[in-house]
Amino acid sequence: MILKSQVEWALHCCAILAGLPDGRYLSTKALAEFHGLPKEYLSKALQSLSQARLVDSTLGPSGGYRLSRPPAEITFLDVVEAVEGKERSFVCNNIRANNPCRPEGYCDAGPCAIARIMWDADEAWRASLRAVTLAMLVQSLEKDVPPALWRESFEWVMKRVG
Amino acid sequence: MILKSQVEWALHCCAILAGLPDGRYLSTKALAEFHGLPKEYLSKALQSLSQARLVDSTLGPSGGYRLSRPPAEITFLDVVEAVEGKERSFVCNNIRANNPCRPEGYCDAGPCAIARIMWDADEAWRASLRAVTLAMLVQSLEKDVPPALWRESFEWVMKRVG
DNA sequence: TCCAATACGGATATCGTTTATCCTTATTGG
DNA sequence: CCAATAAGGATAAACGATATCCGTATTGGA
Ligand code: SF4
Ligand code: SF4
Repeated sequence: MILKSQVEWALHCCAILAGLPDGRYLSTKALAEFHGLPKEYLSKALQSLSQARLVDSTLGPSGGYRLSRPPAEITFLDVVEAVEGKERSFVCNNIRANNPCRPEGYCDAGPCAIARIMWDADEAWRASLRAVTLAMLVQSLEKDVPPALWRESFEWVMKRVG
Repeated sequence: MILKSQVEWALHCCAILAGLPDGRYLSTKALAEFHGLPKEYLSKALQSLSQARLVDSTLGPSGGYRLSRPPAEITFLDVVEAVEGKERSFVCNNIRANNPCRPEGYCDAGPCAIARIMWDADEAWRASLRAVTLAMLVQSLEKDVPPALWRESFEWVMKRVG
């Protein structure tokens, strides 16, 4: 049970987009180059963010992506679910329906204890991700990253914004 | 990011084993038949439980599996990790190492904020699973399952224990 | 007006994991 | 000694993740 690498890519891209000046766009090409990722495939992750309405996009030269809301209003869960899907990690295959002792039509009775417990854990995971916003991420990153690198990265990006 | 169906299988099997009289064994064949699962493949899941020391096994006719500890001392997390592995769901591919602005050797500086946040969520998931024991599962199931089916299933199993 | 750069989406190929089956070996109760 | 079992290796099918390619529509700038 491993998250796709697109999750990491999307989070990194959102961190960059969260640092952009208001209203500016950054292209897939710049994001791919900055992270050393295959442009065409990263594009799929960004399209997922776009379909989830987390980012706006424009076409044409100087086109690209920007966050559709303030970073404080986008959570990790929003991003993760955009690329990974909203399905729960535990899927119930209803194997109790194969119980040789069961009466006919018994298994219509809703999810059992096993499913409920697994889904509770899934919800705990989601709650944890829901509690962190992109604004908080940028704050943390700014503390981690050496000031010189932080500044140079910002300038690198600013040379390429639309 | 979907858990393997072996997780569900293993949990169901543990629920059965938790209801066995002290010291009795139940075979893969019986467990597979009860749940309508392919015997050979279910066997792999049970072997995982065995390697994780959650169950004991014996060979020969009337051989099979039993819990190696009281149900109150085996958690959902034990079972899930036995078949799914202990690796965290978010793997960091260190893409910040590709940052064109980074100084040489920068990325040795440990996990960044993104990884920490994702790993915190993973730990919240594990903590939730760690809080539920097989004893609690059996209690819940006994409430859910109609008494007649519960009794018949128990008798079905008892006809096959070693 | 035209061109180049871009987002978007469909088609396809590659790769690894999950799922599943088969077979051999060692062990053990009857 | 025999039959039933756990254990584990080898292998294949099915599926999803990864990755690339191309065609279309849109748009800013020359
Ligand atoms: S509902 Fe519960 S008992 Fe039924 S198949 Fe799903 S996990 Fe198993
Ligand atoms: S440590 Fe953080 S910044 Fe570096 S690659 Fe992993 S997730 Fe990305």
